[in-house]
Amino acid sequence: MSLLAKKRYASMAGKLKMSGLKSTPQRLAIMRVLAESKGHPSVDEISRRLRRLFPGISQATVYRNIMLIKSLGEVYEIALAGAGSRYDGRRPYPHPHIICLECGKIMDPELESLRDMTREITAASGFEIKTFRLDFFGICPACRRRK
Amino acid sequence: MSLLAKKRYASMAGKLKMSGLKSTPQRLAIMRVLAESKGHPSVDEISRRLRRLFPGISQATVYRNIMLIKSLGEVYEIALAGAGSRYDGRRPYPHPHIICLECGKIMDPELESLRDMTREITAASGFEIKTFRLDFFGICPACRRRK
DNA sequence: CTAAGTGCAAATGATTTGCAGGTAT
DNA sequence: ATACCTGCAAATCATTTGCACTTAG
Repeated sequence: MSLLAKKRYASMAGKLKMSGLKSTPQRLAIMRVLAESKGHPSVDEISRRLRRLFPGISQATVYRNIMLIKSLGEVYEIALAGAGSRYDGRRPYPHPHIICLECGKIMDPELESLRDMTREITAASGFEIKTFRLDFFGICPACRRRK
Repeated sequence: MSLLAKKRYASMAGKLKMSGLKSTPQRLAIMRVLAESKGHPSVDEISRRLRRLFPGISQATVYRNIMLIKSLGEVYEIALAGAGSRYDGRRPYPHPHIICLECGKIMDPELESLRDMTREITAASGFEIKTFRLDFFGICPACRRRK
């Protein structure tokens, strides 16, 4: 387990303890998978990994716990239209994505201009901005080459 | 019907004719509703309005036609997580939204900085950007006052 | 005439929930 | 001991699809 994964797992398990809820083996295993996953896994992918250690784990348990972990602020959910949601346990805060329309790969770009944009929108709308969702869709370099 | 609504409807009906597909009464009625709706109606809201004129219209027909109109590039779909999609027939191209977390209102802000951001992300990622999705979530002025 | 379109009902697929046992604290 | 959890299966909910029947062109 990488250092980052360890830190993320510790943060998740710590918040869980703080919350007074139970640290069941399944729950901790789900946290471990989220902390270790580098991509943006779906519930199905998460379940598949979990079944190595918990052959009988239920999708319902996975869903319930991801919801819980989300409410602890320890995973970020990328709700995709049509397809199921994807999860990011390494960056549990809102951040932009670029999604390849060919191969479905999701990447996390750095985006300086986001701060300015939030400022601009606050000024223009009078809203108190709480969070955002920003996804770009396009063709990734690998798929462009392939065509 | 406002001037804008007329123009939007004419554009939709025109593209339909061009496509060689049939101009059925239901299909034209769906276009009319989309062209006239000022907010961001759901399929349910659209169906409800349609039933005034077509008491027997099927949800399936509404879905199929909205999909078709979308493929003509004449509606923009706002796929909301959890809830059903909302549609915008007046601005049928991608544009940012601000969504109030209290009352659910959806607004369409102007956002100068979006162009810069697309440029920045193209440079940083090597992707060929086709489209985007940008939503801010917060509390609107009316709801802020109310608290 | 005949390809397209419609309404209906059944199918889908992701997610949620009710319930009858388990188990962490 | 007991409130919380789990697994299972059934229930949801938005959306899609199969089919027999219409209808626009």
